[in-house]
Amino acid sequence: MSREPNSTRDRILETTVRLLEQKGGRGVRMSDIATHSRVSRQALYLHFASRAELLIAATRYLDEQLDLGKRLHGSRNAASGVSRLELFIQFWGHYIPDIYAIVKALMLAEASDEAAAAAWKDRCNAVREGCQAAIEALVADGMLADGWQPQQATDALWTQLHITNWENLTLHCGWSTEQYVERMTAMARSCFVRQT
Amino acid sequence: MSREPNSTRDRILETTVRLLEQKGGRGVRMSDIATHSRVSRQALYLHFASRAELLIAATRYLDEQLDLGKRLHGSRNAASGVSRLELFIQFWGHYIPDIYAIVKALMLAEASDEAAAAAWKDRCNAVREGCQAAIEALVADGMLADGWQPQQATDALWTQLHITNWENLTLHCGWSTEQYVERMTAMARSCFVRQT
DNA sequence: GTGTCAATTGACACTGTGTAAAGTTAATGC
DNA sequence: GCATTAACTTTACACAGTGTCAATTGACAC
Repeated sequence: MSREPNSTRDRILETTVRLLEQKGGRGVRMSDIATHSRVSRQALYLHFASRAELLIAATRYLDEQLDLGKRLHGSRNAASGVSRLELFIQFWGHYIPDIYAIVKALMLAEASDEAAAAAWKDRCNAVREGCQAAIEALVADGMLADGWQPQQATDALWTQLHITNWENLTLHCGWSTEQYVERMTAMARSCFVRQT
Repeated sequence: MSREPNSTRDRILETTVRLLEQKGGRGVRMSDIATHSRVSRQALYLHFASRAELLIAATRYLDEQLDLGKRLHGSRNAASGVSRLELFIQFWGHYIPDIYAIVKALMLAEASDEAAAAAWKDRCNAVREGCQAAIEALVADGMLADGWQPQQATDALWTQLHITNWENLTLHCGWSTEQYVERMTAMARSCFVRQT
């Protein structure tokens, strides 16, 4: 899995992630990344076409480091629709804190950068697929609450789990990760699971 | 209420709002606003200290134009906690589309601008107060669902009603304003109102 | 007239991204 | 030993968009 920072490229990616985490995803310039990677600013452009490309590569790099696939395993193999929903929220609630800084940088870049916007949209759509799978597992069990079409329930769950909401609840309102997971799970159950 | 654009200042504000609405809150430069106000770019700085100041003034201007206070009247005078919650969501769901573009510009400016960030935070806190009042009206009726403290319920409702969620559900998922209001109301009821 | 207020004109500073060109260093091949 | 190549450095510059500064104009007031 190429864990050692064998190449300059990897060193840059590592520095990028570290710097973004230190600064909460804000105000990290190309020149900062270059300096801390002990490389000239221009060298960055030998490895990445633009700031957006670098950010995108950094998110991928981090996903690998954090073993995204493995972390998703639990929810994918859930025994019931309800537990799939719960396990997905649990996975996600614990994953966000690890990726927040770098993803925040991507969100901020979205404002001014075409490529970053596309990458960000992509990432969001990946989360949407997780939500869709969870809702469809509910449907399969006949446990989707009345009044919801699968698609609209997916829209709603996906929106609820959006990173900006996590940001608001934890960073602004002071919820802990555990509280976030617990309360989001409770809300999702209230909204989407048929009450027996 | 000084409805006529008596001054250059008002003309600038009007142009700002119009331009932002046309462009969805994105990519409107000071020079664009100046040109369309038929004024020099530098004249803008005679009336507003910075881009952020101009955006902030524009949101206030728009709130006045839209008679924010009057629109809030219904929910403030609701007969019960549940209806207060419902009327607040209804008000908000119909208000967002009118302010979205300009508020989006403020959100985007937040990324790079200290003053815009503060103004944006302020605005969000105003919405929070509305949410808090609705939750407290529920509490007063003994109708807040089990498992919630008023403060955490306020956090959750406030987050749910955040503009980025409206953006996601309407602009990306294609929900209509009516659908947004109806479904958000249903979700809020599921989550926060004690089931009888 | 004189003062002053609103606005204009043109020039310029600053920040950060991205580009371009020429030079250095070290490893590889023959 | 020598040429080639790749990775990287240094220096310089272009470009956008915001914000600043100074000198000027026109209109109105007293």
